[in-house]
Amino acid sequence: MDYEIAQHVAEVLKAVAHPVRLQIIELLEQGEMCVGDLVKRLGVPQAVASQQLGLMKDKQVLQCRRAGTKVFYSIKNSNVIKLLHCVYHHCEQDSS
Amino acid sequence: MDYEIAQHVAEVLKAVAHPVRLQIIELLEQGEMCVGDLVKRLGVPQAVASQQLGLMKDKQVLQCRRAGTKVFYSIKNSNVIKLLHCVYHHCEQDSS
DNA sequence: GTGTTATATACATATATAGTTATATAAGGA
DNA sequence: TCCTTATATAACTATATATGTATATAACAC
Repeated sequence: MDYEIAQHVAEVLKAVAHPVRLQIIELLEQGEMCVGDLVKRLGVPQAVASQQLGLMKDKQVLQCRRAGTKVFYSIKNSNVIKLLHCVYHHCEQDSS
Repeated sequence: MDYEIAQHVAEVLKAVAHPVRLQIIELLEQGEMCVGDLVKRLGVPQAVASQQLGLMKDKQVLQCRRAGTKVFYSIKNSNVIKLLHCVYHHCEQDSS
């Protein structure tokens, strides 16, 4: 793996390596959800949710569509789900 | 997934989300390697390699043993390998 | 002990990320 | 138009991470 590829991989990992972002992805696994509902489920300030959603959208992890005043986010790159399932597995066996 | 678990998962992901660290893990997939050899293969300053190795050791990703003046590092948590294979797969299909 | 090789750490600086508060924008209804 | 709801952005502070240079430590040979 050359350095440039490693950089790209690192970007993908960093895009999800944050507790709120992980929780967002888990919620969106079940399908799209609007920002307001995500905020309620996450229990974080609206600005925090919006910032993290925007970040993951920029990095092509999520996509969104507007419906009236609401914006619905969903997972764009479904491989992140597979990736996270691997991580969950990793953590189950990891008592550290 | 509650916040504390998400924090732990995020820690694991952050531990590998760095180009040099990813390259180190890939090299160590084939077995243990001493710092000097890693430095040669990576083409980074010795201090950089040592810092990244120490970081991953602290986070339980790697382990090391000393043999004389050399220190051999190896992968402690083999799940990171599975994890990275998922990421590689993710990136192959991801043209972003 | 000294010298040499191998590795780790300290320190400084630059950059990135996180979190808070306030404000701006976008869309729809009265 | 004005008001309300929903979401995004800006500005700021705090903290974390990254990188380079220099130095310290550890183990061994002599």
